[in-house]
Amino acid sequence: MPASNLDTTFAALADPTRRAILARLAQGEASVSELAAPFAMSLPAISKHLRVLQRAGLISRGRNAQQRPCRLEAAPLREVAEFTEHYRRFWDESFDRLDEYLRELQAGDDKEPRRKH
Amino acid sequence: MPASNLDTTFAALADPTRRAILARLAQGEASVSELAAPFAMSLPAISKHLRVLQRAGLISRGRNAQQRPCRLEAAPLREVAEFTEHYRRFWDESFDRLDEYLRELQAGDDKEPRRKH
DNA sequence: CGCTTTTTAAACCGTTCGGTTAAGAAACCT
DNA sequence: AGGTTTCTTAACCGAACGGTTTAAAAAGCG
Repeated sequence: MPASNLDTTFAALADPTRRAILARLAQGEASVSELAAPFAMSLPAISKHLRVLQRAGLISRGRNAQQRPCRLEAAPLREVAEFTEHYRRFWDESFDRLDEYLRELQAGDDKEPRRKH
Repeated sequence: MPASNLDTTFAALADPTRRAILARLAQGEASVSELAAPFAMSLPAISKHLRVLQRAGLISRGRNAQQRPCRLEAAPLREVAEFTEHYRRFWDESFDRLDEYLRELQAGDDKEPRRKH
């Protein structure tokens, strides 16, 4: 069963190292060694993470002498955003319920008590 | 090291069966058997998927006689949406690279037929 | 050409994942 | 009580994951 693009995108995003790499790339291109520097793991491990990100379409790679600079490609994240949008009304709803609950809790000791309705 | 919220949320969303379950729950509560009906897999497999979704905070469960009805809990999806928002400017900026990505996607879909969406 | 730098490939290892089957619980119904 | 329905647990299996170490490839430089 071939993985859909959302499958591979979500799977790629499920690792904190890979999300940190994306966050770093949001500030500009970087080489593999630059990307690896903040992490306490071997270079091959980072190389594997980069391959996962690339196969998910989240980064692209160039050539600059021995370096293989990485660049952020955000298109799959747009699909993720569209996925979550389908559920927005549900967390809006629960926020409303939470908001109402918190207002009830604070109704007693609030300086400006807000009555419901 | 405990997995962060985003870790478990993204990991839960990386499976198409689990995303389909969430889509179903967006239309209202459902029992385990009802959720299992569309899938060609055993009930224990669905039960495991539900446990993954629950541990990710994406569903909650109640009791109704023998049934354990599932309900969508969208709060983690809000965190996912916030995550992607940090990258919105990158897909807003470059439509040319989006085109390139989509063309790559099309090219790679020879043996994996494009799923819905 | 050798030598260094940067990155990847290969092989391996333990854990997790996604599924199965078979058995156990828990609540309902006569 | 016994039986049925609904769901979960337990044990197992193969494949994928995330890391390691070692070795090799590719490009620049003396």
